[in-house]
Parts: sequence; structure tokens; C-alpha cells
Amino acid sequence: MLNRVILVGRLTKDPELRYTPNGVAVANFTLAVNRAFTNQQGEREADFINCVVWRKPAENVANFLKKGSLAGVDGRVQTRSYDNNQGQRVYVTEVMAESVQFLEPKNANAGGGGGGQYPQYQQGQGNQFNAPSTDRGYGQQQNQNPKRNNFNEDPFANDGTPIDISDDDLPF
Amino acid sequence: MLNRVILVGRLTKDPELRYTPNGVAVANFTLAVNRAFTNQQGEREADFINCVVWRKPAENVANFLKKGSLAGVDGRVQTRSYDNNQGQRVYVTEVMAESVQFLEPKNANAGGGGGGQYPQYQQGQGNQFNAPSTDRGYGQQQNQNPKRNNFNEDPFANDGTPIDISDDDLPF
Amino acid sequence: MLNRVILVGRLTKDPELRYTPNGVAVANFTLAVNRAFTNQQGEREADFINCVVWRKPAENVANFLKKGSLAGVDGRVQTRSYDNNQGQRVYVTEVMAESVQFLEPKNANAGGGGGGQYPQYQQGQGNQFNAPSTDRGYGQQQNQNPKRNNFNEDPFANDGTPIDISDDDLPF
Amino acid sequence: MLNRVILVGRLTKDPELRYTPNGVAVANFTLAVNRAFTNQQGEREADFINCVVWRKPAENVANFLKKGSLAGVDGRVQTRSYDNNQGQRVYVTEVMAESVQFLEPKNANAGGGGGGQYPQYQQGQGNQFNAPSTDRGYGQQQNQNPKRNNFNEDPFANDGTPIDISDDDLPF
DNA sequence: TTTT
DNA sequence: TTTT
Repeated sequence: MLNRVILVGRLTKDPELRYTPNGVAVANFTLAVNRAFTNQQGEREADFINCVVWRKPAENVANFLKKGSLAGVDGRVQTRSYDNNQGQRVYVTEVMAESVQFLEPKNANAGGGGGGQYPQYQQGQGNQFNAPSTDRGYGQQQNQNPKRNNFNEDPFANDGTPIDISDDDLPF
Repeated sequence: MLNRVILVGRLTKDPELRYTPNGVAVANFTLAVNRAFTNQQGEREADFINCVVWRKPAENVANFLKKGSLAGVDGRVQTRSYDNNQGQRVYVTEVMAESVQFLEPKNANAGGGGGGQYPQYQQGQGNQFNAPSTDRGYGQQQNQNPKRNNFNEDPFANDGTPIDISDDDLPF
Repeated sequence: MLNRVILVGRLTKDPELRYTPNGVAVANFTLAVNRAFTNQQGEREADFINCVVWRKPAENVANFLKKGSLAGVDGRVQTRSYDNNQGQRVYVTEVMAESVQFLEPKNANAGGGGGGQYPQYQQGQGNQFNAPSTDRGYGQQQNQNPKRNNFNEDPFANDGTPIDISDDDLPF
Repeated sequence: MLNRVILVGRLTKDPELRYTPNGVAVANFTLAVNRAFTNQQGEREADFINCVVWRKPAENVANFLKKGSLAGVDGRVQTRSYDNNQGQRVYVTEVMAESVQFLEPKNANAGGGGGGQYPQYQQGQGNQFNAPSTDRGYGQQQNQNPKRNNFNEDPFANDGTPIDISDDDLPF
């Protein structure tokens, strides 16, 4: 049935990249999407929308987006539930991104005192990461994001750590 | 910023209509949206997506949709949080419907043993409830839904009951 | 870049199914989408939006939709141009449907004097035709639509006729 | 009925601003939206999608966007027809933008040899122009776009010129 | 050239 | 008649 979401917003934090035991990449990030209108107090609020993305686009997200990046998402609303450690059922609504568009200018965060230039990447001029139909991103992947590799205290904190989810849980 | 959701699905229950202390109508309902693909087990799953709608369209939803109705929603993803009675912060992601389209044929649930015909309503042939820009739906509203009026044990259970929310919390 | 269209409307005519010389199915149809608002004269107008769909979903559209059918489309806006027989360049804007959802109740047009029951098809309860990533619909295809097979004067008028387009023109 | 389009792309030219005889602003522009995929020749193509926007957002578009600007559009697909000077009926499909989001960084085109800084405007950090429900933009409007006022050969070429359309033709 |  |  029809289920389509399109968002443009900014990442509230660096994306988190994980791998399933079978080596499939998954990235999580939250988009802050400013509302078009102001509330009674005249303040502009934002919605903080959790997004998931799988496989190659997950790795692209981890490599090319970071806290504050402007990004567009085209995907679906998905719901799931799990039991937390207090034994309560928790219901989750999130956006499964099918494609993510990178909306920062290519020289964003460049200049100034020292580094920060985004790595060389070009897929034509689209700057869009689409879910590939076939190639599964098996195995450990080299994170090419200099930000993450060079400047974090622990650059591997969230990278390559298998997470407790089987491929049977994959949504496709 | 861009924030758009379009859904087509079926109501999992009758919609719940409430009024703010100032008499503004709000309806809540959940859409079951079947996924286009099947999971590893070959089963077709569904997403259960909570929706809110305000003012006149809220009353239309309460009057013309019920459990099982096929409906289309055009709206925005919104997030909010509140503290539950265990003192934990709960985060909610839901769809704020700006317009709701009624997709059942006009004679749905008609015929057979006794009633169930939908009340006479026609806004051209669109069958779509749009958020009015101005007219605020103050005061008690006559629920014209025969289903709700005639067959529920307590037809007013969820109708017209002011809820603990001030107009300051209204999103527009 | 982000390019997403979602429509719900009714077919203005039976869809037209063609095949490229390489045997790839293409269907064209026009959706009449009623506007949510009325014009100055108080009339509700409609937009007549041309849609194209490729491969397996094209055949599903031809088999299961007909003039007047209610359908949902999830796709992209595409533009192209060609030179007409007067030697003028003609610009075309149309919707490339990636998935088409069949919104008629399963027994639509059934009953009454004589046939018309839709053929048995079930993909769960989704009734949605998605573009398959791989299987190319080569070769002549058996049209299972009883309407088209049994009641048209020339049931093959628009079926299986190769059209003058090479696979190089395919959008994917 | 559901009719929703979301686009992100770049203006192919400066927008054209007109006024109806009643003083209602209308802007036209074309978005070049790069496709996510490449064609058989490995080239990335684009769709060139004509957009219209009315009233205040029309003036914002004229003031803040120009050739090459990156913009997001949330709107509807509309169709209309007219008879051209050869007496042929011409069918037009375009996007009626309900809101337009300005996606350039605020200092875009700044620096370098000579001017080009965007005028001071701020609606929070949203940079989004929404169709106001009420205020009609009557009368001649001061175009505040320095680009258009200062650097064009004929800065008023397309501004403030009443066009031959009555308010009865307005879509809302 | 338009659908219910 | 097309944008980066």
C-alpha cells in the first residue's frame, strides 16, 4: 500500500553505522526538520525524526554525513516493537530511507584553519545514495570519512561492530 | 523544511474523537499499511502508523471512517515527548494528517442484514477532508455516524470529552 | 535528486500496453485526479495526469485496471521531448510510476448481468504492483484480463504490438 | 484526491514574476532535477519540470532564487490546456508549488569579485516560503532582489507586468 | 482525448 | 529553452 515519506533536515548527531552478523551495513541517524510554522509562543519548533538506512547507502551516509549536515530522505514509515529491559513492550516508528540525498555544497566545512574537506566522491552530480538492488555489502568496510577516521578519540566506536540482529530481520 | 508523508491503509479501530477545553476537535486513529514486499518467511507484514487530525477533518474522520475503512492520508511526520506515570520520558512519532481521503466505495458495508449505510455526505465527488484554514470547530458536535450512534454500548465514550491539552499546544 | 509523486485517481480509459522490440512491456494510462477544492464557479475540477509504467507492473496494470478504476501511483515526474510530424519540438511531462496500487474492492464490477469478475490474483492483500528489480518481461504475454480478452472487438488491438522504441530509450 | 509532488533541483533560469490584473503575484520557474540513475550511455540525465507558485511565495521565489539556485518544492501536479496561435489545443502538465524551500547556504554566491550577497531575510532557519491562506498580495510590489534590480539590463522586464489572466482562473 |  |  502507498507509504511514502520525504524529509529535508539536518543530522542531530553523526550517523551510527553497524553491521549485522552477516555483514550487512545499517546506519541510524536523526533528522531535525524545522516546522514551516511557529507555535503560539512564536517559536519555530522542529521534529526529530529517526531514520534507518541499509547496505551501501548506509555506508555512504556514514562516510559523507555528520552532525549538522543537510540531507534529504525518500523512504517509508516503518513501525516495530521490542521488549525493553523493564519487560515493557516499546513501540517504535521510524523512517526507512530508500535513498538519501546529500544537500551540503561540496566545499562545506572546508577552508578555515585545518582540514574538514569532504573526501573525493562523485556519482555523476547527483550526490544521492540509492539502495542498490543487488550488491550486498558483506565484510568489514574501510571507513573513508577522514572526520571519523582521523579526529575521533575512538574512530571505530560505532563502526563494524556486529549488532544483535539476524538477516531474517532485514526488511528486504 | 520539507516534511511530507502519504499513506494509504486501513483503520485498525474506530477513530477516537476528543475536544480540547477550547472546543477544538482532534481525532486519533491508526492506519495499518501493508508492506509491498514479504519478509524472509514469505509473510506480508504491515506498519501500524498513528495519525492525528485536527478541527473539521477530525470530525469527518470520526463520522465517516471506522475500523477497517480504507483511507489515504497526506500530512507531516511529527514528534513530541511526554513524561509517563513512571516518570520516564516517552518519545512519540506520529503523522499529522493535513487531509484525509475516504477510499471506500460509497455503498461500502451496505446491504446485507440491516443498515450500515454511510450517512449522506457529498463534497463534490472528492471524498476528501481538508483542514479548513479558518473555521474552528467549537462546541459539541452531533456525531452522525450511525455505526457509532446505534451499535456501540456507549456511543459517547470517546466523543466530546474534553482532553487535557490547551490550545497553546495546537500545532497551528 | 528528490523527485517523488504520489497520486490517487481514476483511469480515464483502459490502459494501453505495448512492447519494445526487445519485448519489454510498457503501459500508458491517464489518471483523473479530482482537486480538493472548487474553482470560482464552485465546480470541482480534475487534473488529467499521464502515467507510464514499465515491465511486470505494466502488464499488471493492463490486466487489472480499466477505465474508471481507482488506482494509486508512487513514482517520479519525468520530462522528454520529440519532434512531431509538423517538425515542431514537443515537450512532454509525465509520471513514471514505480508502483501502482489497485484500490477497487476485489469484487468491483462483479455481480449483475454477466461476468466481469476480476481474475484471481493475490499478493497478500496489498494489491500493489512493484517494479521488479530483475526479471525482464520478455516475449509475448498472455493477457489474462477477461474484459480485454472476451469483450473487446479486437482484443489484441494494443497488445503485443512492438513499438518503435529501442531499449536504449528505457529509463532503467 | 491524493496528489502530491516533492522535488529538489536547480532553477534553469531566473524565475519570472507576473501579476494578474487584480494584483495577484504568480511566479514561474523550471527545476532541473538530476536523475538518480544513469542511462544506457552512462550519462546522468535530468528532468526539467515547470513549476508555478502564487501570491507571497511567488514574490519570495522571485526575490531569493535565481538561475542555478537549489530549491525544494512541495506541491501538486496540475494540468491545463489552451489553444495556441496555430489553433491547436496544447496540453500542459506542471507543478503547482504550495511551498518552496530555499536550499542554498545563506552566503551562497557571496565573496569573490563583486557583490551578489543575498538580501537579509530570515524566517527562523526554515528558509521556506509557504502559501499564506489569506493575505492577497495586491498592488505593485517592490522587488528587493539586488541581483534583479541592480544587474539586469532591464530589471523590470518580467516584473509587475500584468498578465492576461483573470482572478477567475486562479486555482484557489 | 478525459474518471466517479 | 535547460541546472551544478
